[in-house]
Formats: sequence, C-alpha cells, structure tokens
Amino acid sequence: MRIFRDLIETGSFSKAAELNYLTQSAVSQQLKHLEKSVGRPLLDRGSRQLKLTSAGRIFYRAAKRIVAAYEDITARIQATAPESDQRLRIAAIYSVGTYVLQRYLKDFLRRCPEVKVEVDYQKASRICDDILRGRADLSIMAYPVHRRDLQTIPLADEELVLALPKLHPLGRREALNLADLAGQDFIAFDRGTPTRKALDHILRAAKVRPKVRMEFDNIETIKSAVSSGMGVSIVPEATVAADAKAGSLCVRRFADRRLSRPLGVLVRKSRRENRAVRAFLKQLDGARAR
Amino acid sequence: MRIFRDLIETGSFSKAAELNYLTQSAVSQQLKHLEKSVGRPLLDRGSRQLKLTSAGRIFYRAAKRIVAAYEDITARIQATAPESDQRLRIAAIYSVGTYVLQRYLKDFLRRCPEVKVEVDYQKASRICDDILRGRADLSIMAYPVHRRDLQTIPLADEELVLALPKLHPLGRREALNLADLAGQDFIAFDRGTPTRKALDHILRAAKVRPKVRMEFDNIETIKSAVSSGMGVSIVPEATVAADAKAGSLCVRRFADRRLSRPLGVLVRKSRRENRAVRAFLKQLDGARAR
DNA sequence: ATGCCCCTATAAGAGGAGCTAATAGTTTGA
DNA sequence: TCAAACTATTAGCTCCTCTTATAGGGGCAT
Repeated sequence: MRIFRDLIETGSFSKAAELNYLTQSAVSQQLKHLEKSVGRPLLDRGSRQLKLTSAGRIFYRAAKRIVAAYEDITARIQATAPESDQRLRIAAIYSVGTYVLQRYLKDFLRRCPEVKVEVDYQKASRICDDILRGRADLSIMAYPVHRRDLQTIPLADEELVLALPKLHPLGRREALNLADLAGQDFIAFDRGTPTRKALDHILRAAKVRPKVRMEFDNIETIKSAVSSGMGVSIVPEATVAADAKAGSLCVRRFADRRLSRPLGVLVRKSRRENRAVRAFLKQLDGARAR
Repeated sequence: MRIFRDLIETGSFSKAAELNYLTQSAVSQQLKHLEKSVGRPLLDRGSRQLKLTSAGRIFYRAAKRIVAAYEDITARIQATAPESDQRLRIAAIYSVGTYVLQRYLKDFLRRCPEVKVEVDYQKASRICDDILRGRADLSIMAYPVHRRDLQTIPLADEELVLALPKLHPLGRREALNLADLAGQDFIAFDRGTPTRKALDHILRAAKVRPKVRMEFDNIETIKSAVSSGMGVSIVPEATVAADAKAGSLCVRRFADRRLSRPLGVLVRKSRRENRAVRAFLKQLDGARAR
C-alpha cells in the first residue's frame, strides 16, 4: 500500500521504487499483485502518464489513510516508553555512522553526557522504515530521499576521493583525471546502494568504464581490498583519512572533477521530539552553519 | 494485525489460530515478530489469561481500526463494479461446491435466470478472506467459523457416512459401529481441513484408531482411493450418493453413532447486498425451513 | 530514419518470510 | 495423578517477493 501510494503521488514506477529503495521491477510486480488481489485494475495503462481508474481512486484514498495510521502506531507506542526523554536513537548506514557521525556525537556527548545514545547500523531501506515507524529518532545518511512524510535536512557534502593501493602507478601521476580510471580494476560499492548508483551515473555520463572486479556493501571490506592491491576505488574522504595518514593507502583527488555525495539528516515530519533529539538537531544545524 | 486483533478478542492463541485457519504455532510466532517489530512487548506473559501491556492497548486499538479499513476497501471497490447487480459470487470448498451447492443453484437459476453466478473453489482459509474483502458475496461451507465481522447462517447438517470398497469385509456386517474402524486402512482428509480435525476429535474421544494410509484434500481423490481398495473413509453423504447407486462404492452408516458436519452460509455483516444475493439468501432460508 | 535514453513489463533465479509438524513445558480439571 | 488443553520452540519446507537481465514502446536528438 505504501508503494502504491508513492506510485500515485510520484506518478512514476521508477520514482516510487527509489523512494522505497526497491527496483522498478518490484514496483511493477507489486502493482500487478495488488490489482489481482483487489480484483480490478487500479491504473489506466492506455495513456501516457499514470491515470487512476475509478477503483484506483477509491483504493488510493484508503491506502493513504491506512499507511498513515500504520506508520503512526509504533511511533505513538515509542513515545510512551519510559525514560525516552534521555534517549537518542540514531539509524545510520555504516560508512556514515562510523566516521562522520562519530565526530558529531563526540561533541554532543560532551555537552549532554546524560543522554543515552543508541546507534543502529542498517541498510538505507531499513533506515527509512525505522524513522517512519518511530524505532529511530533520526538518521544521518548519504543521498537522503525526499519524502513527503519525512523531513530531509541537508547537512554537508562529503568529498569522494580516489583510493589507490600504496604503490599503484596512478599514484605517481601529476594530475589525475576521471578518464584515467578507464580500464582500471575497480572495487565498487554493492549495486543497489545509493552511492554506487550515483557513481555509476557519473562514470557512464563521462563514458569512463573501469573494470569492476569486486563489489562490497561494507566500506571496511572495500578499503582492505584496495590496500591489498586488488584495485582502486572511489570512497568518502572521511573513511580513508586515517589510512592516508598512516600510509596504508594512497588517496588522490581528481584534477578535472570534484566528486562528492550529499549527507542529510532524516527526521519524521510529524515529530514530537524529546529534549535529547532537539538538542542534537540544534547542534547539527550549528555545525552546518559553520 | 488481524491475527493480533483476533488474539486479543478471543483471549486465546488457539482460538485466534482457528479463526484464521492457522496453527497455534503460527499465531505464537506472529506475535513474537510483531513485538520485535514494534520494539516493545504487547502482552503480559506473567499472568494466567492474556493481558495487554500499555503498548499492547495502543496497538490493539490501532490494529482494529486498520484491519477494518483494510477489509473495507476491496468490498467498497467491488460495490462500484458495473453490472454487479446481476452477479452472484460464491466461494465454496470443493466438497460442498460440487454437490450440495449445485442443488441450490439449480433451483435458483430456474427462478432467476438472468443472474450470472460465479463459483470459486478455495481453501477454507481463503474463503473467509474473500468474503471479508468483498471478492465473494457469500460462501457455503462446512464448519463455518463464527467471527464478529461475518454472519454465519446455519444451513443444514450434512450426514457423514462410511465409504467402503465394493467387496470390503465390513460391508457384509449387519450393524457397523464406530469401533469397527479400529485398525482399518483409512483414507483421510488432509490434516488442517476442518472436517479432518472434527473427525480426528471424534475418533480420539472414542479411542478408535484407524490406520491413516493416505491423506488428500480433494474429495474426488479420496473416493477413487477408496473405490480402488486402498482403504475406507468417512465422507459427506451427498458426495457418494451417486457412487453408491452405481455400485462403485459401498456406503454404510454407523449403527451406534450418527456422524454429521454442519453446513453454513457465510456473509459479510456490513453488507449492502445486491438483488441477486438477497434472492439467493432468501431461497436458502426457505430451504432451511423445510 | 537511426540511435539513444527514458519508461514499463516480463522471465528466471535467489533468498527470506511464514507456514506446518513435532515436541517440550505448564496449567487446569476430573 | 493422569489426561487434556494451553503456549513456546525448533526444524524443515513452500511460496512469495525481491533482484538481475531483458524485451518492447515512446519521445527527442542527431
């Protein structure tokens, strides 16, 4: 039902898929099942853009109400939890949680040492759900989606840099261009992760084709693959700063192109935040201003 | 959510399971998952009878509303279907649909030839769902459940008889008692079908243990297994009346015990029936009076 | 036209959710 | 004190729902 609602509101299978961290194929199949289960077509296939049938209109209205009610439950239950005032529950993807987030948290805990912080590492798709359903107060993530029921606060632009094995030939070059990646052995994020999709897009647009040798969903695994010479990779700068300093990796920027990924904070829109959450958000806002 | 609602309203895992045509185990697991997904316990396990926690109370209220809304959608959509006034959609289990139902339908169609009748054969569990969600107008089934959101109209008691292969020794006996089944090769309904459960209950209470050789969910398969001498079975009388006459099976009643199963009609309680449905229900009511 | 890029639909396969069956442990009632 | 009824737990299986890959259609540039 949530998928159907998003499908109608975005007017596009692919966008609805993106909002729910699914493939377009999944959305297409879901709609098919839905129509079978309801027993009548919900969408007019004839025309160019999506058009609801009369049955679809009824279903859409109901779906909207039901989804909203559904997502509200756990949130409301969480709100009645004891000692919830001192709790800050953050959902984060791994690469952000262990590096960027730690900086903010350290500051925050110095100021508010009484707050109990819980960080949950999840896939991007779960994070959205956790926040909508009140299992987490907020999330810091890369490529945050824009949903009507979630507030997205842009936080920073995280630089993406080229990570090379220590003695890689490219490391000796004066200026590195994006095109130099062509034909290189490449260690990539898993297909389906937002960062991977964005990078694929950029490389395809630039008609640069590295040879993707391995794919991992974990930044640590990527780093160790690079440092053991399996190939090069493009990773968030913060995740390799320490390794560059220690000399276990060679880190370079591209001369012709600045790569970055947007970081943002995700919060429920209909929020009744506790003090801890408000304080943390305020600090983030301050950090952003600087 | 429906399971949880039923669980609370019946106050029993097993009863909630029965209402949804599941095993008690499934209900137990569902609750566990639900509590995990909500993040807090919903039920007080300490005490004897079920008691909601404070989180459980909130969840129950919401679940009730959401389930009701959910089940209402398809029903409302169906109501707007064109030419729905001339349609009578019946969901039936196989053994009732092909025998008992045919009789009623023949009469009905003679009187209302303009009505388009659609009969869908389903498992009992799907039937309930079909009616709740308006994919079927009514159902005739054995052992109809009693749900608050469904109306159950008792229709008849269908005699259950012993079906024997043509030359089976038991067929020559004067009077047959239930106890004579002890040790006999038995062809049974599938575990999980209501009729099977009822028969198991009766046999266990009488401490009679036939040897269950085969289990089928289809009455036709059971009949052909019996007629080819694989064993004996207990089946609805109507399903073997023709075979008894043709001599392909031997049909006997028990001298010491009348076995039967209740047939009933299931209709949505909040019904806005069309003319066809009303007419059919009226005829059934008449048949019952006779 | 031709190619390209966007879209949606479909097929095939992998993985996980949710079921049953079996069984253990607990409580109730004769 | 035993039998019956209840809930919890485990293992195994099935079906559902995802992803990947691919086909086919429409709009827009070259």
